[in-house]
Amino acid sequence: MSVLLRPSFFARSVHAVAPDLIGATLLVANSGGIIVEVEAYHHTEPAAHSFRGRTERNAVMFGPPGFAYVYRSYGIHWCVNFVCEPEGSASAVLIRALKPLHGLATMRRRRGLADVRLLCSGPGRLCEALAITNAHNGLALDRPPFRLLARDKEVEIVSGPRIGLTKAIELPWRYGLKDSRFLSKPFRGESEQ
DNA sequence: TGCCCGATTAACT
DNA sequence: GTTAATCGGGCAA
Repeated sequence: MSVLLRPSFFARSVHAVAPDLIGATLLVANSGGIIVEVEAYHHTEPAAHSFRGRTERNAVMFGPPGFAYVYRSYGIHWCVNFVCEPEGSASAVLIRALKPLHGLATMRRRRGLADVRLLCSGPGRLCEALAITNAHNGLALDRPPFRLLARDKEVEIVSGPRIGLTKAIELPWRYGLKDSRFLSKPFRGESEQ
């Protein structure tokens, strides 16, 4: 039995929300799966898009929690974040990998014959599989086409440094489902939640 | 205005 | 292991 995540779920510190998203189910229309990897970003830290203040691109991060912030990465890929904390704090959780469960045929077609293991294992891959684009930027996470279901059992969570950064690389703000085959990269060491 | 770099990925050697 | 694809933001001039 699955419980829909309410906006109040996101009205907390990004450091509480990020690990709580591991094991939750993300659906966009009829495609999606279980979240197995996320990263937390906070505006007080230089790797965050919001660190240098509000711009046209990151404006959603400065709004209320419970909305999607979608940005273009390297000019090529889309990446999706969930905005956290009270309005104006400018923090968000980057969704980095899913275990594909729903709409597999549709996601395979969008990704072009991808091996299920690579279908949603990375922030750009997952957005391509779920057809998330800038059209989803600023949409509420508790309304269609989004559907977010809380995890219904306990999970083992590991954490470690975030991926692909040159700034604030020491912060262990990447969270994952322990031993998942669908992580974008394995976690080293075994730091538990 | 122009230049450099990035919360990435796939296709190379 | 390296590199190209491609574009918004930050910063120097």
